[in-house]
Amino acid sequence: MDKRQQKTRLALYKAFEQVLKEKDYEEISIEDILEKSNVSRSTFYAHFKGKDDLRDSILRNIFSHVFSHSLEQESTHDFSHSSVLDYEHIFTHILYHLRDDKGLIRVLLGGSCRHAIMEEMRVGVKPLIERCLKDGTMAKKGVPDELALSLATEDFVVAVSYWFDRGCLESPEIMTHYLLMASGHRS
Amino acid sequence: MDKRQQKTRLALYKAFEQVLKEKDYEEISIEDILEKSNVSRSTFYAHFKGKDDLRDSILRNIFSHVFSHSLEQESTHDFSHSSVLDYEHIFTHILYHLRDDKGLIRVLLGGSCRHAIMEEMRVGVKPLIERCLKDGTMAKKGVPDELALSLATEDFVVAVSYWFDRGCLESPEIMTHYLLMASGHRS
DNA sequence: CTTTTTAACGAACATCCTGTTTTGTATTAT
DNA sequence: ATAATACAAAACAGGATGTTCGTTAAAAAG
Repeated sequence: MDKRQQKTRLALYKAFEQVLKEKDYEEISIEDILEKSNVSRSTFYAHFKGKDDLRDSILRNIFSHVFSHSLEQESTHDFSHSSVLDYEHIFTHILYHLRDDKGLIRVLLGGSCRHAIMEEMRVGVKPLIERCLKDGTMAKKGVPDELALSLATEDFVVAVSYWFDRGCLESPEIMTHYLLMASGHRS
Repeated sequence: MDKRQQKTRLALYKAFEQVLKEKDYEEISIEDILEKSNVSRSTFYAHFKGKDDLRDSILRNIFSHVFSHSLEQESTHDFSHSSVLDYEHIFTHILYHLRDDKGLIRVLLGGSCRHAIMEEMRVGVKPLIERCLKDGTMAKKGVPDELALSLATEDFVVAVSYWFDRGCLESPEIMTHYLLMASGHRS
């Protein structure tokens, strides 16, 4: 890929993140981003469709790291022998990664990007939750499978949200424990 | 209150709901609402701060009926003898009310008002959930109280969302059953 | 019933933001 | 070295927002 493109993309990412610490997402104009990034208007629209597109690109960037890594762990394992411990490690691992991005994620969760970032988390974690439900690591008994999946996925998102809202005080291990408890793990 | 004010408020409500069935919330301009309602621009801003304000006003209107009624039931009961059945009836009752508003709620849940309406539901149902957790009708064991409250509240919202997404096929009674199952009810 | 208060109209207005286009320049890949 | 392409700068049309003001109509107060 052209070096110039990489440069402007990075400049836009960094500028966006920087402005996000000053204003809420809704109040940010494209002008603000152009100023901080020294990218021209026309160039911006050559890269992104608009503000939301830039936001989504950044979100995908964050979570592709986090969740793709967890999927690697999955695929290098033989899941016919999957145990609760495997999932404990995977979830804990994800939480460590999330905590590393603390600054940005926290800002996003606090402002009007909240819904967008939560949705991205849902999409990322859903496949993993689905496995947990299928092999019994998690269980929502007495409800339809699809509802159980939505509920357990939301448990994860709510737990992470709770965690960040109070500054990631608890350890990832504890949060994983909470999560498995909430989602009907029978130990 | 002045009859003229009531008239314009109602006209704006109805126009907004009507336009909402044609366009997604984000795409609606204030112009659209003014046209359908035959209300002048200046009058609109005399009543509401903007589009979001109008939306929130309508949402509060919907849910104040639904949840205030459930609270009446609460207060006319002596809750020192509260039983699971009480809550079952209250939740079922709420779901019946929600289903009656089907058209509008469904539209709102489908478009970009989704987050706003879900938030309004959270606020409305939280006090009730809190009671359920305190007296043992619901239980999320092994997690901090505040997290348990968030989780159980979200269970309700997710369940309702699931319900409406597929056209309210299940009966309110069944949905209440699912809800109590998901939130750790021990029968 | 009359007077006074108040709400609504409608038109104009400044302002801001968006997304597109064009031309010239500089950098990159071949 | 040459051709391709990414960028900057500036201008542009279009649309939406929120405010203001003079006028008219309706409701409340007496």
